[in-house]
Amino acid sequence: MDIKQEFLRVKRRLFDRVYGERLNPEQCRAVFTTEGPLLVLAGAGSGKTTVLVNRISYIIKYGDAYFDDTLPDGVDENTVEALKLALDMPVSEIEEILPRFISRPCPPWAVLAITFTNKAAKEIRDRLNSAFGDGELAESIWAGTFHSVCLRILRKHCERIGYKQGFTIYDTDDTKRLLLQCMKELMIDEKRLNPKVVQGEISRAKDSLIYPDGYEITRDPRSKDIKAVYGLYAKKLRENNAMDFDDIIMHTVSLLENEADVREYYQNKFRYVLVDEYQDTNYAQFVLTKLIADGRRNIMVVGDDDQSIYRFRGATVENILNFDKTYPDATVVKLEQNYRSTTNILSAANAVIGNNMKRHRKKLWSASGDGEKITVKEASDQNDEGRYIVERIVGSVYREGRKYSDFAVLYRVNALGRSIQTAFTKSGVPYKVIGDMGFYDHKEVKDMVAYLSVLANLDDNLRLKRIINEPKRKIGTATIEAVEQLAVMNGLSMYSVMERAGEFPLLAKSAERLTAFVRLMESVRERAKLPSELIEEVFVSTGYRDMLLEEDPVVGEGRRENVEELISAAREYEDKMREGGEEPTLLGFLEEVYLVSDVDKYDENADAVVLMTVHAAKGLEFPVVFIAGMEEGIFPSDKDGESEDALSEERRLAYVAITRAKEKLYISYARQRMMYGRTILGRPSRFAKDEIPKELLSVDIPRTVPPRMSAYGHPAASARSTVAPEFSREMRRAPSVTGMKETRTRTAASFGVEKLAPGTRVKHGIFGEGEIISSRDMGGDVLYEVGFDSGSVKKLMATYAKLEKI
DNA sequence: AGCTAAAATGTTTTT
DNA sequence: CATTTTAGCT
Repeated sequence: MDIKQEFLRVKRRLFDRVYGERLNPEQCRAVFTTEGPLLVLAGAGSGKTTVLVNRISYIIKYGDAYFDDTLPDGVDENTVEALKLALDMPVSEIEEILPRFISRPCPPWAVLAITFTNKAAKEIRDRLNSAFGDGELAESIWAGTFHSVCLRILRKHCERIGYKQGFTIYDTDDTKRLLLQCMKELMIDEKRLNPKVVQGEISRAKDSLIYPDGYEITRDPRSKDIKAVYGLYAKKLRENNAMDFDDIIMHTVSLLENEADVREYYQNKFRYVLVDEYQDTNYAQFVLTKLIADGRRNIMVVGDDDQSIYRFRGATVENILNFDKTYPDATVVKLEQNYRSTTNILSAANAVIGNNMKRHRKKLWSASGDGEKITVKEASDQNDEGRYIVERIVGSVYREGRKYSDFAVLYRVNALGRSIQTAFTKSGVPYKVIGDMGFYDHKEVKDMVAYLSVLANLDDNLRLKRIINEPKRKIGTATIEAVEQLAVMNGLSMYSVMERAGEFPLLAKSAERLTAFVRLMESVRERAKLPSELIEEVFVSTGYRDMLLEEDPVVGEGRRENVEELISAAREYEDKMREGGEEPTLLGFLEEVYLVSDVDKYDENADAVVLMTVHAAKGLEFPVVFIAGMEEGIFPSDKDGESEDALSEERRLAYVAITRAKEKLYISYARQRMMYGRTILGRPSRFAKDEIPKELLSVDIPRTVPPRMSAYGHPAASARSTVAPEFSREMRRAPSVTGMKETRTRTAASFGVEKLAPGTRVKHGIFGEGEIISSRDMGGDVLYEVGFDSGSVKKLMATYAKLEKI
């Protein structure tokens, strides 16, 4: 008997048993193939994260053991016999034995996992944490977004590329301000050249690693100006010791390209590189991962070309489509079994995406049953749509015992979220909106952050200008301009000019006020160290708080609360760092502010319906999903032209939206919609109307009388025409059982709601206790007017509000 | 300098 | 429509 062959055979069978218990054969292959380039085409819901986590923990525990075909020292016949016995043992025992025969585990710090969101990175760390029961181990893995990983590298080596420690990150808003400044300086009329175009062009250039010098002047006369702006903008960023989002990637690439020792250090350090959501990487990110992984060539990328939805941000699907050309020796694994959705939902998704050309052919399948049909709802307008969604959710919570957190409402554009929010607010159903205006967008929060930025980076002229006269310190535009000019002339930062204001005759009149500001900043710095203390100190000693309280007491109070929230966010950050055994720093906190998005903070445990864009929903899943605003022109959007590429991207977006649903999917559209102050007529989206097979759909009967005019301007046969004319006659006769029943039985009585008389004391989940002022029957429901003890009076629908008699 | 009131302007999607 | 920018006034 050949001991070596026998050992290898038994070893693999043992691994197959351990991992086969929780993974399918393809997933196992993705886990075990650690050496060399690996492309994992992971369809929606195919257990991608599970594979990533298992692969990392496999690597840390066993290195490349599965495909390692050497015989470890000390393995003899007895060992092989012992291992054979282990084959029949429970998996947990095999897992205990296995490491003893494995010679090459991999230290966790040698693993780099790049994810798309901080949330995904955190999930990986958490799951590794519970797998190993060792927080430190999970922490020493580098897991994060492209931006956070790059930032970590840049903080260490930024001097090499001409940046000072403590450099600032500029968000889109800062970028815009700075660009406008550049254009003004170059005397480029923003009427003639839209700053947004410039911003987009520069961003795309950076995504493609094109520097100002290399920016090509084309026949387009604007390109000359854009190049000039780009050059000045880049110069100003450096002067301010600041980077925009794109710089974070671009500068890391140039660091690694130009500094051989740094490059080699990381190439050596990272034995295994894993990249999630590879279909959404841009050229710069492609180069970056290639650079880092070129040392060991152990690069694994996971993605789904059908879910590439960030073209507008420079993502190129080609990265994933051509992976096997970049790495000809790449192993390709396809994950096509979906563990998330019912067959009906998957069939719809497959049908829609099937209309796209240019993709890796694959077909998702699911072992779960057909499930419910997809419900399509034609609403008369956006309010009707909102009410419908709320009503369905409430009904489902009552009848099926679902939790609010089981539901998600997705839409193409944030603007659509407003009308839906209104419906939720009226009903009292708890909900959470992800994205749109985050609280970091509030002026007072931005101001506080600007103060912190200046404290961390005195070269940051942009942010300095933001706060120099906020609150008012009698430093006017004339003075600021003078300081700015002196700074340019003397090669100094504005801050240092202000520090020495007395030396400049030009500033004679304002010198006292300028140095007072500098003294103020210095005193803040002396008195506080931690981010939370710094904010508190800034808030009080700059007089910002008093300013807020002096203005509108209601508005001011809200703003003060926002600042308080920022302070507690800082405290949270500090606690988190201390827990991880790290030192909380101002820079660290600022990074968090800029890089941690709203979705990252989404908490699936809070019992609330979640509202967000389809983009934000990527990577998430929900038992019940509503896709709202499924209208031509909105979804698919016509904002980016009607080109095939644009439409394909919209279709992928629809695919992402559909595949978020596990059990039940609703699609709704409004016949007319108020947007930007005018009413527009809508037609159902082709994705719903033409591309999803009819047999998967059930069309819902409108709950309200449709408006006199149909979408096409024909008089609708109002009362009788209860079904969208766009859907086939045959379907009208046979609406799904659920569709019929739910609509018909939706009365107050069926929800077990009794009509409460005025004067009754009631309790509400959110508003607290109060007294019923009036009650009125409304379409099988009861509308109450309730005066709450807090002093507010609300109008509430009985079925929605869940009032409790007390 | 700083306020108010009128006018303009814009809304994909995001790290 | 809603917010932001600007002009004009004090």
